[in-house]
Amino acid sequence: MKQTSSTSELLACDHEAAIKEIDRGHELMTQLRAILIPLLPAGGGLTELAGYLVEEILKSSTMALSRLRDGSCGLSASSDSDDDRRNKVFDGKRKSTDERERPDGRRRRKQLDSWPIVTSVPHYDGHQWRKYGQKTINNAKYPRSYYRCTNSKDQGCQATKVVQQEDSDSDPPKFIVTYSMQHTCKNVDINSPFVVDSAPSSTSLLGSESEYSLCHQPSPSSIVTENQSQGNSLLIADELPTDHELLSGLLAPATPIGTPGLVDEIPNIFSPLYTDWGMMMDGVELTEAKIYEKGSFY
DNA sequence: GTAATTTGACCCGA
DNA sequence: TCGGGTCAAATTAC
Repeated sequence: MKQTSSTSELLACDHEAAIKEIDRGHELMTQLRAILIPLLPAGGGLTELAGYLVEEILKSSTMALSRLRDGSCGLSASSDSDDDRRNKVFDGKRKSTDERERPDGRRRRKQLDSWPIVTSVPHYDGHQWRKYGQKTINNAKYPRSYYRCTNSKDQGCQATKVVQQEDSDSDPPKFIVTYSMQHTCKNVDINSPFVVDSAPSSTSLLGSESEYSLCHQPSPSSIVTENQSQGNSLLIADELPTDHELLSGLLAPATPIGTPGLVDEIPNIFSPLYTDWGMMMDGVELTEAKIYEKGSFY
């Protein structure tokens, strides 16, 4: 039988198909979560359970995708874990500067403990981020933006993320978000609202960009915007779409969305159970629609 | 005045 | 040597 000769091809094909399917499932689950969570009663155990289950599903799919893309599912010649690979790099002749003191006090390059995800909503991740740099990348159509947790100073949280829009002009645009280091900061107000920050194009020489993010706010008065200096509009929780609007997809991009007062209806999904919410909070088609109208992403 | 963003410079690592 | 990650002064917004 000729099946032996094509076995590897079939496996590779299945591998790609599996990635696609999991990816799609992940996107659908994020959208389902956005619809489901606001519908549940605030503060109820059911809400927490639902949120937990959704997050676990998303975490599983993220892990599965990561492993499939790494080739660590068995198809790859290497079966090293992420940590194994990191150790190979940093135990080599070149020692990571993470392990050395720097006399000038500059922050050392981080390469440990990072995990990439692909998402259409790079800032919708439940954490507050402050942009600290932007670079044009060789052979990349779009600049790369660097963010660190806003609690990096006061709480010493070392979480960072790098957002790079994919070159392909897909609709919606896809972003590779590489998170580094786990959040060690504490968000104390677990009943705080969603805050989605929308930002139109800047006049950067690097090209126009806009940003938005879903933030977990210590208090409504401490909203952090990614592009505050550009005088951007802010989408806060009470501007989030209703479930009907989410489902119908009829929201006009330039039209104010949602119903006032939704903040109070947002359930407590940011309890300590959800401290890892950051990398999980992906897309909501509705907010994307609004952003697209304002200009290019990122 | 304070806080966030921008952006050129600096530095590390491949 | 060069690409990419981070710093920090300048700028901007509130």
